[in-house]
Amino acid sequence: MSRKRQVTIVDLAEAAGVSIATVSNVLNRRNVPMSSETIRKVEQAAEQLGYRRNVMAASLSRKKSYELGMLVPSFAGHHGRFAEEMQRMAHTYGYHLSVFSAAGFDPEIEKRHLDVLLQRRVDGLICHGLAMSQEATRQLVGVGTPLVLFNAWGWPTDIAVGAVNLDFVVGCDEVVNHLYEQGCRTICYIGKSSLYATDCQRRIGVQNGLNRLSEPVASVSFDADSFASIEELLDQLEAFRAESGPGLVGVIGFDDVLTLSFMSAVLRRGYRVPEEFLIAGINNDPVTAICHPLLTSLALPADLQAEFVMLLMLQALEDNAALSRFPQEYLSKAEREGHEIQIPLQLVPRRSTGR
Amino acid sequence: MSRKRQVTIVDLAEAAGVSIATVSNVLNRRNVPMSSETIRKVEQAAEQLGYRRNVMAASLSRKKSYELGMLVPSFAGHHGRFAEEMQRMAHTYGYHLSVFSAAGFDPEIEKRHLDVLLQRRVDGLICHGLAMSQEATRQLVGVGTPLVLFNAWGWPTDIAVGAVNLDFVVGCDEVVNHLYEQGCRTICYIGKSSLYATDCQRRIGVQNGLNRLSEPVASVSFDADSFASIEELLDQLEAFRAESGPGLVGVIGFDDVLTLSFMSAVLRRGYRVPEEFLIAGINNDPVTAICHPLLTSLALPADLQAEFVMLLMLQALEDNAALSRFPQEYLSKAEREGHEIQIPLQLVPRRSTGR
DNA sequence: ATGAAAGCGCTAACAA
DNA sequence: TTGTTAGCGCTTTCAT
Repeated sequence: MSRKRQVTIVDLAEAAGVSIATVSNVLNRRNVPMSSETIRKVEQAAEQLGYRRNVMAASLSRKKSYELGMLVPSFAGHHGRFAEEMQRMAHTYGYHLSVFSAAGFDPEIEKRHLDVLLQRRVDGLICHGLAMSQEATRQLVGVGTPLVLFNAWGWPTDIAVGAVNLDFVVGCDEVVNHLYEQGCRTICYIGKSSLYATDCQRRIGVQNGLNRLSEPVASVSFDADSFASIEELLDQLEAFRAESGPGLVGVIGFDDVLTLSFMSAVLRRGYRVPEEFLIAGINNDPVTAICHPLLTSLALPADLQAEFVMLLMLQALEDNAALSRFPQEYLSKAEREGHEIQIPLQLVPRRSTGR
Repeated sequence: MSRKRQVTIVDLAEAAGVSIATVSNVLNRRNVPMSSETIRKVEQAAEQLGYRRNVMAASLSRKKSYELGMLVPSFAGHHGRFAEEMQRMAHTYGYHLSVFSAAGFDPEIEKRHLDVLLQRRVDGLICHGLAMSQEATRQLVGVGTPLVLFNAWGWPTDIAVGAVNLDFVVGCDEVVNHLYEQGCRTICYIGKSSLYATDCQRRIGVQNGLNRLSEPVASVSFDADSFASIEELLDQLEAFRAESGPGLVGVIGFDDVLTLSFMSAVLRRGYRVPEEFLIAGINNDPVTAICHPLLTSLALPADLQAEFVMLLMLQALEDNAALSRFPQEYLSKAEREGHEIQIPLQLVPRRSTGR
């Protein structure tokens, strides 16, 4: 708060020669009748004195803050983009969104941020699948502040009003199919066990994809976290390939960064991409566009996801005014899918998996 | 704000059989004498009823919010890391930091966020070198909320209490020197005119470095933004090289991503790195560690920068309690450098510029 | 069409 | 050691 005394509605009332109630009415454009003369006087006073509403006082009185709080595991990569999208979305529907990074998946920091947000009496909370124990979360959020989750799989529905999840299952399924269609008869998934929940989704998708293939293929999966270097992982893949016979090898990596480092290793070892190895990542990170060959990837539509998170939140907030501005198609999709909404991913084929 | 009525200190007072003033005293651990019995009763009541302080009410009454606001051009890359560091720093010194992305350098969004933050009566503002006009900024911030800038060069001192800038000038100077020592006799800088202010700093640094070399070298600079593709830029560089004679070519790119795409182009054209081209980026982005060859880069110490931003802020806030916890060395550096503090960058030599 | 007044939940003198 | 009370700046009901 600034040292200098701030201008209040009392000052405006004085300057305009009206009561504070009138000032409040004018400033909030409430639908009570008032003379245009009064409106002019008040607005002029506000302009001249440089009035700026104190939202703390307003929220306190109104018992609604029009502020939302959000927790992401980090500002890097997709989460950062998603957070930006959410801020834009929130603004569009009359809210303001404060974002906090839980610095990795640290439950301590997570708890602290949640606590502070609740102390600030945010109207709603938006969280990634939390690192905290469910018990702690339930207790923390139990007061009645609506919680919308994103990328949270298998969370009890009593704790959150809903979840909006990227559909890695269908996405990875499609990637497998794409690799198959490009001729791969050996398919490999490189996962990351340290990011368990999201890694699981990918694995399921890959498995589904493999099951649905018209002709069976050889398949393996590795956990990048259990190798000291990407080279060692490649050794293993080479060994597997030696057994399973020749033919094109298709590889799906946990995310674009991991995949890129794998692709570098492959190229360094003299293989050609996509003539021998076909490689696809996930995230559609900017790096996919600057590497060589350009990397096929799965795009995560942050804007769509943000849209549905906002939708669920407004429903929980019973903000019908805002809700009425949502396109009908979104409302029906939400209606159809219930408390867990799937956001379809988009395959972006590039040079690394052929043409 | 949640539907259900929240627990207030009135409830606690009732439950513990004391006055609200006493409750307030206990909860804020003020240094007024009180019986341990009272303390116990109040704390127990708070625990049982699940009390959570309403910081809006507290801030309103106290006329200080212990909240800081921050504006970054984006959550991606260095700014995201810096924002995380700032959130940690703020917490360490008893504040809470809300970060907003101005989505590129959009002055409109920037103004909106600033406005909201001021309406929230944040105690202080932390901003990147702003996109808004100085006039608009002056008017907006003129109310008395301290503003600390980061990566802002040449801003009038009446508007902000200070600036904490990454020292690209000295950093690029060092990179030039490094390339020279590794044997380069042709040196090229690839800039990005769309990010004018920070591009300028780099150019100055490169020039300084060139001037200080014991033996003159051939040098050029390009603006990546004025080429349709990185290939075309490389054409130009090849042409320049043809004129200036043979020898090792050293290249400094605006940031790691741009530099990486350049390096890919160079390799694709059959040159060897670092045997013919020595290449260095800026940012020490994670990609530097997964590309091939590993990319030399300039690390930007986000933690150090955050430390000094916080220092300047606490000074402006006259928060001597917090200030007293700062290490002496930081205080003296701040004292020495005045209202504009330079954060030294760190050269991280990797394979792309030799061994 | 405008105003008086009672809160919102908490802090900080000051009194007891 | 504890309690009373007057705000903080704004919203909102109810009179006028």
